Amino acid sequence: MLDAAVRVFSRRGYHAASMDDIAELAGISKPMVYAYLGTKEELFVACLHREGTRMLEAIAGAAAPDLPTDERLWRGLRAFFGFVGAHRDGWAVLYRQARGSQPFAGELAAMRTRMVEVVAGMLAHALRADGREVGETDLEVVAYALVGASESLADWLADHPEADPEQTATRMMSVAWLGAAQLLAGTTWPPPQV
Amino acid sequence: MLDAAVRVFSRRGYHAASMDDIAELAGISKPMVYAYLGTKEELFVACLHREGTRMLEAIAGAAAPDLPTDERLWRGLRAFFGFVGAHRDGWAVLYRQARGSQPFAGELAAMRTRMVEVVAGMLAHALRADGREVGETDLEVVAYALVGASESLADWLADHPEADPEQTATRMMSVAWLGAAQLLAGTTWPPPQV
DNA sequence: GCGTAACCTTACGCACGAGTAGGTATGCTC
DNA sequence: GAGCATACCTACTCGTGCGTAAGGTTACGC
Repeated sequence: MLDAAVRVFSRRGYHAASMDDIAELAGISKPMVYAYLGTKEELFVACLHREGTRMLEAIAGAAAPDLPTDERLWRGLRAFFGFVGAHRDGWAVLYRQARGSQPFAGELAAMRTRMVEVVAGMLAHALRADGREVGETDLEVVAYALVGASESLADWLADHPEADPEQTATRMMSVAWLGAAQLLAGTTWPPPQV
Repeated sequence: MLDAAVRVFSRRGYHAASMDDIAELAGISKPMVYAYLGTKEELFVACLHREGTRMLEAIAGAAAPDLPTDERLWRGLRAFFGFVGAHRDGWAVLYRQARGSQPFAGELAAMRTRMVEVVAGMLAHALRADGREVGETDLEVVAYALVGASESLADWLADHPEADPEQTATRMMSVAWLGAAQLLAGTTWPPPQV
């Protein structure tokens, strides 16, 4: 039921998607959509929530907190790209539509913030284990960069159906963990399972 | 004249912005907007073009092709974040509004592709100078990651008026060039001018 | 002083889409 | 089999906002 809404929203965008379109694709009539799911805005928020929750759970389930940092990063990335590869429509709704649309910016921003916090917390944990300290803002900004890079690659993945999510995760891990200089120097990041 | 349109589009979003709003802020009446700039869609594309051209020129002007790779990256990043810091409205229009809106996805995608190509070309050049070869897709994907990370930090910068573009560029350079592992190990990237 | 032309405004037509009122069929109770 | 409820659809109202047609104002030529 929500699946039809996600499909339509992902293809046409929030504003261009009409409730008639959604009702038609779902195989029911418009008043039914209103009866079951409320207004258009509530419907979109419901889509956002479902897809967002699924994604966060997929990632959180994969990256257990007691693993070493690089392993957590790798598993989180793999889960993330795996999700995007398997739910391209959901990703498009979550990321491409909700941006900028004022009513939903908050919803998305909150989710994004949670992801950034998780990444920042991971880095902070690794640093403290090492006995070092670093500015909170620095950590936050680095986490933003990592999340942004992942989102960008997710977009790339969504537009390239032939691409392999696993390999995309490997590439992201390489650039995030090693940095461009190391990559240019020939160092490669060894994935746990080749 | 276009400035008013950029302001309104950046604050209210493409769909929510009415031509009446734009005309009012510009201090003229609606038919004049149509006389000078055509339909709403053409107007938005015009905004997109102007801001996009300005940004690309700012970056291209800063990162001369004959510099070493790390210096080009650094100067390009500095120009990019400087632009975003100085034209936050323009950035919001370019990036936050155009995403997802089908009619303009092409315009933005083309610009983004150009930036990715520039970064990929830069990396390829450095690799060839080193006598090494690497898959074209790999380069493209790494470039996507770097561009995405920069965009994410640009968003962060746009939302934090107190933040310093220069310092943001430094942070981006650190994570892109050194990678998270190096950062955690305590290595820092030395900016040319402290 | 009067026509005229450039320029601008007010006020409207029109389409589109969100949300709803009223009507119809199907199954359940007595 | 009559009465009722549930589930659903067709057809409508209403607001909103793009794009434009008709009318006013100022400056200049004659």
